[in-house]
Amino acid sequence: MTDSSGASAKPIRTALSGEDGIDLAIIELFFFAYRDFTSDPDLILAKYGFGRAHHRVLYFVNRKPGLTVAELLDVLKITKQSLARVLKQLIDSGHVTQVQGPRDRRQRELYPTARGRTLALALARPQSRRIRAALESSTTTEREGIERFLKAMVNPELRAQIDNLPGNMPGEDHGKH
Amino acid sequence: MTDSSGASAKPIRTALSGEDGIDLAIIELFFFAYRDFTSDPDLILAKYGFGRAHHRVLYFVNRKPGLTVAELLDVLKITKQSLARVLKQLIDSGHVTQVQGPRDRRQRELYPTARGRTLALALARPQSRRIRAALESSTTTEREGIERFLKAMVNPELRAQIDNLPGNMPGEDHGKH
DNA sequence: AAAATATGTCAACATAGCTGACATAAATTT
DNA sequence: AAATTTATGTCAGCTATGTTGACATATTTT
Repeated sequence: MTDSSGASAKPIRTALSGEDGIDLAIIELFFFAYRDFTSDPDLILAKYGFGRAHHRVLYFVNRKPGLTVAELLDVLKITKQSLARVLKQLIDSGHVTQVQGPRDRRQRELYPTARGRTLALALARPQSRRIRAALESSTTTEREGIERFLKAMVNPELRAQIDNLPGNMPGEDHGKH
Repeated sequence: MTDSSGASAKPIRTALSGEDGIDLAIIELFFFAYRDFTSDPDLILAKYGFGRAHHRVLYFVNRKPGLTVAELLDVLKITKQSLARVLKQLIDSGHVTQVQGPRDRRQRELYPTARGRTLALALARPQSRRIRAALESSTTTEREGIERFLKAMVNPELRAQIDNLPGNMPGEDHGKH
């Protein structure tokens, strides 16, 4: 009986740890760090009946005012039906406005309202505070190392999306070779 | 008419950017980096009909074999009802086994099976590969800076959870003051 | 005039979280 | 010994956020 179907099987009692050449330290730090990083804005969003989906939309609309629905779908990597729901709520609540595209009148340019800008800032503030605290004892060089690392964790094809946001330097590779 | 009810409002055309003293660079790098970091295992999990929830359970069961249901709930910060579903599937598929607790027979100790260990490794491999590539041109000091940063991003109360995992140094604070 | 594009919308579905209520067995306290 | 607390499981129903597929509309491009 090799028991391929499931049921019970011998328990492995040894812990998975670094020996397998796997960087568990950073894998789990990333998990915990991201979880807490998102928990700050979650508390604020709950007051508005919003979730993380709303946060992401609001963030990018503020970060690149006037982006079209198609562009937004491209950054978020979700379907238009998913976006439709949260976007409608953000428009109805007066956080985002649509403006007909000037060249192509089929396009809807998305802009934050004053209210939307205020909320976006309120959401970013605790995250930024957490980052500042975490970098407190870091040198400028260390900060550069952290930024380079995070950027290198992103799929190369998608790095352009980051560079295309206002105020970001286009692709400095920082590679040493 | 102050239009507190929503409808339309003046669009803000200026982009949200660093001036507000907010660290947008790292906020968005973190978002994109984590998104791509989780996309690697997602592809593998899909083949088994599993999702991220299964991944997290499988990960920690492998990382700390013999942990109880209560301990697992504590790391994952979800409800037992949420856990029940995914755990049942992992047990039925023969990736995880339960063993009655030796001291307290109410407790169920959770262990990976050989199959569960194999899958956990398969999931960790691409993530570790991505990390290795991202650290490729980093010095040991830079890596330390990155680890310290990620750890500092975690809520202090929860840092103990990380330290309690096998092979992790207990709370080196690394602070300079 | 026809085709392609940008967007919206309807309907149905899946996953993974949640709350609340109740059940059971085992351990602990009184 | 009885009562209580604890560890876990389970039923039922709800919500948020994602998915697919099909179809509608206005507009631009060919």
